[in-house]
Amino acid sequence: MVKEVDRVTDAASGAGSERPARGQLRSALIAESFVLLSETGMAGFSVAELARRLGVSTAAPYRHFPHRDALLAVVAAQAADELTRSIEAAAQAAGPDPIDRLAATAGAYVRHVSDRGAGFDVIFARELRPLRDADVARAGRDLMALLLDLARQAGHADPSQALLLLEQLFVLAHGYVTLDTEDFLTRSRLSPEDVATRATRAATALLRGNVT
Amino acid sequence: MVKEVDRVTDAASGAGSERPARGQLRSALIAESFVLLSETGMAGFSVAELARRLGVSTAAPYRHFPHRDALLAVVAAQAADELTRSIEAAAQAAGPDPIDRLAATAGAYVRHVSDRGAGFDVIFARELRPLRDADVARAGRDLMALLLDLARQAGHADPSQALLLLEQLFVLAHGYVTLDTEDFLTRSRLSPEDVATRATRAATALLRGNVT
DNA sequence: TTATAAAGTAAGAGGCCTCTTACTTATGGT
DNA sequence: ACCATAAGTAAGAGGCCTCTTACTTTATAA
Repeated sequence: MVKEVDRVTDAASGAGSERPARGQLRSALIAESFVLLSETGMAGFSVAELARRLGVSTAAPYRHFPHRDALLAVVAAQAADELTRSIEAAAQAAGPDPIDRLAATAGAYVRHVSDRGAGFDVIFARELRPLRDADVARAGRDLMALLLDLARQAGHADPSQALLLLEQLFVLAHGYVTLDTEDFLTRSRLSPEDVATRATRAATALLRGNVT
Repeated sequence: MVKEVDRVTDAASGAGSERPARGQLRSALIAESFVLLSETGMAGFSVAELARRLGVSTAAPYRHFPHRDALLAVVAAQAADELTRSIEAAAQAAGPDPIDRLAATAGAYVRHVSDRGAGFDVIFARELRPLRDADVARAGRDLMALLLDLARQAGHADPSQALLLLEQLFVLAHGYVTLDTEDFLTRSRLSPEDVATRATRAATALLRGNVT
């Protein structure tokens, strides 16, 4: 009979996989992409699976994105932006010691990616390279400027040396994320907070070792 | 008549290695797996592609392995064994300083995986867990004993602390490998030697920072 | 109220994969 | 020389994927 009652008219209901209201599929796809990525990584990402989780047909996503990679590119741009903000905030929140600040940026990277599922692997994925737009590039430049400045404050005035330091730092951070999502660090995945803590500690050691 | 000439030409024009002599397919599959893994990583690994490269039908591999994962499991066991040997040799070859020796083990991991394509991701792949045999377990135990001993010599007597140190070290090493194979460190992949050098330098810094 | 455009669906083509079945071919022991 | 057997092949079932086409539903503005 009357079933208009179950029209919830939700604006931004829980990030869960409830079927989005008509017209809200585009943003729901992006949101669910983060969930799927955090569960399976890039390997398990598929538009069909996304559609299934949102309770729409597998053709529906193609009303909003011309192809799979176009969706992933939007996700990558948003991930780059989020990450930049998280890292900036962490640098601000950390104490004044430049080493602490840099270590906090690595920890923030790990915490954020562990939580959201999209890190360097998505942002710089090979197949997305042709689609990479100004958003990602700008977020990348902003982030790099911030990090180089922090490295300079930590005593690495030479930019090429600073770049190597940052490389070490984010290789370490990325390593923590990937090995954690593959259950290599422990029997099951650590919480984002726990893996971030380990990464921050390691980053601090790495930075101290470099200063000498 | 002309047939034999055709066959030779066809085999030689195959995109991959030379077609193995009859009866040599099993070992050829294993060898080619390392090549394929080093080119594409686990994501691009497929039995069909292997068969194509070796110029045999896609059914042929199933004469030698009951299923894809059984082949991968053999590759993983061999990779674990090779890696253990490489790392042991590097520890021997390095100078007497325990920090140098530990850093050399991380560098050896990176060099070897960068060259051969099979590292922790293959050895500890989730889907291979049910098939993991005694070989991998033994190689893993031997390696861990060696590393713990090196860590003890480097001043980390407490085994649980030593484990954390080793975790940091191999997370860093694994990070270098994965980010290099995804062309993140530079525009194109570094040579195994170059990426190993960078990793060794980073490992040394990490270890120095921990000792303090 | 109704026309229109946007949003979603059903069905399917075509790709690549794993693995099976039934067949053919080559080799080595007798 | 023969033939049992191991090794390889052709063909295809069945799965999951991306993306297309033609259709239906729904919201909204005239």
